[in-house]
Amino acid sequence: MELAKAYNPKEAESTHYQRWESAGFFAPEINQDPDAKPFSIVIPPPNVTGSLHMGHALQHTLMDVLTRWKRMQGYRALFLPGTDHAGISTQLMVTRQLKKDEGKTPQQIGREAFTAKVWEWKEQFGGTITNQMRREGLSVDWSRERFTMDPSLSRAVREVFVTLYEQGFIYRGKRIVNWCPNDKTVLSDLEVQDDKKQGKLVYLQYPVKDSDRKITVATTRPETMLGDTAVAVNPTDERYTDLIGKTILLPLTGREIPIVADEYVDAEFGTGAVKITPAHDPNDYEVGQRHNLPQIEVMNLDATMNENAGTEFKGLDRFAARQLVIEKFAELELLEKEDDYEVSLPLCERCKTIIEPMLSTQWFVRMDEMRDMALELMRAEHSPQFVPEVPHEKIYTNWLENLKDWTISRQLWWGHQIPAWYDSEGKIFVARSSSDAAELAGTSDLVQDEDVLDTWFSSALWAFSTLGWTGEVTETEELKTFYPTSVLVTGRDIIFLWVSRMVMTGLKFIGQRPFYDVYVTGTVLDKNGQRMSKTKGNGVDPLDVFEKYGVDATRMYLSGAASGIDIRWNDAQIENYRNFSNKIWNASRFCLMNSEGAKVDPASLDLDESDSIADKWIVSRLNKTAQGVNKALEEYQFHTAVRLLYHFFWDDFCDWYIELVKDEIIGGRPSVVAEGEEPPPPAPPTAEQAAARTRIITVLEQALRLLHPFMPYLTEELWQKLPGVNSELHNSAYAKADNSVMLTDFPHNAWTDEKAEAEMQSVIELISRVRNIRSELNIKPGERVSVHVAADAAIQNVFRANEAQILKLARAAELNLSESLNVPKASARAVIGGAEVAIPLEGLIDFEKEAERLSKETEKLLAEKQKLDGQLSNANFVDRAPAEKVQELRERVTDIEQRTNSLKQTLEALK
RNA sequence: GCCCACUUAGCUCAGUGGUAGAGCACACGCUUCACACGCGUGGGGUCAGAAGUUCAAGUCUUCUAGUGGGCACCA
Repeated sequence: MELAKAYNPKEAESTHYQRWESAGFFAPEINQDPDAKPFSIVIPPPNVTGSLHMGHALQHTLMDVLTRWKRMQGYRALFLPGTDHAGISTQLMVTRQLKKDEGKTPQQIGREAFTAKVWEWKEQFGGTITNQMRREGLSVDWSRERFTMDPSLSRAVREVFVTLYEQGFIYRGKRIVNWCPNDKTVLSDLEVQDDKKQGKLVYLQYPVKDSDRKITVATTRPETMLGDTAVAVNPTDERYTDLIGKTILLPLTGREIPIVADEYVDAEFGTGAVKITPAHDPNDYEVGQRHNLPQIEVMNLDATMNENAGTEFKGLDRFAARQLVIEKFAELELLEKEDDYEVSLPLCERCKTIIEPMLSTQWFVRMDEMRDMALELMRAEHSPQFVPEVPHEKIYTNWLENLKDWTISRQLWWGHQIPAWYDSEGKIFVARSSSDAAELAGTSDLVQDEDVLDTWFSSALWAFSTLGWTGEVTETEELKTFYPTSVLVTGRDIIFLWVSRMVMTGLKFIGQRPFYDVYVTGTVLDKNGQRMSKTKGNGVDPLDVFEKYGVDATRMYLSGAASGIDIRWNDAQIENYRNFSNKIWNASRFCLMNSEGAKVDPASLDLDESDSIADKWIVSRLNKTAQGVNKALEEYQFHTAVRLLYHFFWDDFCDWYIELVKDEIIGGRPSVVAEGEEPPPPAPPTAEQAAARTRIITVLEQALRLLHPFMPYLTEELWQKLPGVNSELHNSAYAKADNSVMLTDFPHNAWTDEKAEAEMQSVIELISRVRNIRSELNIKPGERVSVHVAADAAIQNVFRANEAQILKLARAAELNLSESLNVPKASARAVIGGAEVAIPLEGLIDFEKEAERLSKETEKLLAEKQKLDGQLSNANFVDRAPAEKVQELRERVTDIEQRTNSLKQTLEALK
């Protein structure tokens, strides 16, 4: 069989996925072992109308690597896909489109028509992200795909809401909330981001009633003074003690407000006097509560001023009002000064509008009980296990400890409408359905709450709502098998928004944690270390990368970079894995070109003493690699697994094993024929040759299995081409399934051979030394040298057994093995572990160069010896270090002495 | 303000108290019949700085500097 000369990822990427999916390989049901242990991952559901970014690609790759690996180990593996309705962002997107297409606002077409439009939009574009997930090669079970607004998931949402309400954890109340005047909805604290900006600190003077005195307050939001209902000072602040209890004549409003004393005020900051606006500032709200101050709302929901602000201000935007307040104070000569000041502004995470703190009636969840459950789980069982543990466990714990109530209502139309109904008197009935509510109320003359729930409310239930839990149905086979899930893979930005809330709802409603481990990925940054973002336009589109380098190379790169810290984008590195893909392809191509008489046969790797050193060596290396990969993946050390695979395949298998056995494998094939001449047919392979071909192709097959979780397409493409592959190579759980590398048994053989590895190391070292001498002394590639080696009998035997390979790879004409060297003076020399090497050079090189080379090497060795001598002459070291360590150093010194002596002799001889 | 992480070759990064590593880049050589997306060889390090613990520190502790992140405050 002849393969193309270079790997073309597109071919493989266009065929295998469909077959895997339609053959049912992704569904846990493919596993026929009734005792199989479960392994499950639920995907962090991406926005249904979103598209794939590099952060997804990273997380998805890692989840798929784990799933494919566990599946091959015989676990009943489930990787559950789905999408999130993403309330605000989806509604914004459709609103924008509606404006563009029809020039209308959602309000103009009404709630029903609008939500219908969003569903339409979802049907139209919801496939984008899932198609991209297919392209990534994700082995997710599409038959279990979920959407957060599926009927059963919506039932789960209502059930949780009603239960929490009935138990008193959900309540409705008027509080200061984060209000986005642009999106016209409330936001939770987590959806607000801080931004530092250069602004002004404005000092306003308030006259004290029945006095000449004025009290100066500083503010960054002067317009809120229209809603001031007090001025507060610190009770211990002597500057103001006599004013406490007095009254302020609030300019521009004609209102009289008290001066109150409150610990909240920091006497050191500003003027030590603070204007108090309970309706428009969270801290002032608290102060207001303590002093029974009235709450005067001076703004509308769009952040324009309302009638309470006075006729001059009514209708003005908050920033225009701010300017006008300043002007008016200046006119009244009550404007003391304006200082430049760095203000931190709360911004809406979505639209970047400045958040206005407002008094508003909303729904809240009291988190105390659920928080304590989550903290107790961490305290008692150290769960979930964060990877990396530092710093995430501490951040998670601290956040929980300081958790406040969660604002869950949103003034949107897209989402789960709050299951609360009001009668004509405004009485609230919370129920699972409108008919239940009607029954509760004794009337069907009810109006449902207009608001919907925070998107993260339904996401919080994802780990069990996707497995069939609805509240009515609380025990399903799916839940029993796959809950708790094995691991959650996600980014650090949603540890609070999502991870913690899943833990809390899971404990509360299922009585068990939702997952054992949480693997937190780093952030993918651009090549300058900047966060990738749409607005900056510095994002790298995964699809472009797939197109350019292939999906497998990208997956390999992302896995290889995943050590828990941020990943700075590096094209050169992906190119490297593209090259690696090609290397795998070509190594396979070589094996297949010489596969006549061979077939994949795991028994061919059961070796004994009689087998060659090279064979024992490569199988030992293979098994160690498999063990290392398994261990690395157990510990989520993806980059370690990648490194092991890369070096095993490229260095051990390609650079050495293929080269060592090449002649044996190829033998019998006609050598190059003159142009125009017909090549004679190849001779049929001998039994030994067929065995060698079987062995190399079996090692290759094992390597493809190890690589499969990372490089699914390439490995399947090649595996299918190997002679003799069949379902007998599958893990026994998949014995009856159609052939696929993704169902083979993941290698885990324990057999190793340290002796063979050491012997092979000697051969490699000998060849490398000879090559080094050739290269340093500019010996032409065509020159065949004689290699003389002095060594003990055991090493001689090793070299003798590999003579043909040594001659070929060192480009030598002859190999002379003896107890001691007997070579012309004009020879290049080197010392390797346990052996001396010499190459007679008469007529090949100039001696000056060789002298230089030898001096350089001697210097290197002497520098090392000096260090070692220093250590060994330290009595403390000899006394206290482990005896074997001391012995090791002594041996090393002896070795260096031998080498330097030998090199000195050679140098002398050259003179 | 509090807490955390990071700082290793020109670049991007691994590194488990015991001889400092990879890929790329660089230099030299190679149409060696799987692969130039390749093969061979080589140069390149005060492991941010300082102090400490230890027989021994890139690795553990403390401090300093720089970079990044989280939390709080922000009248």
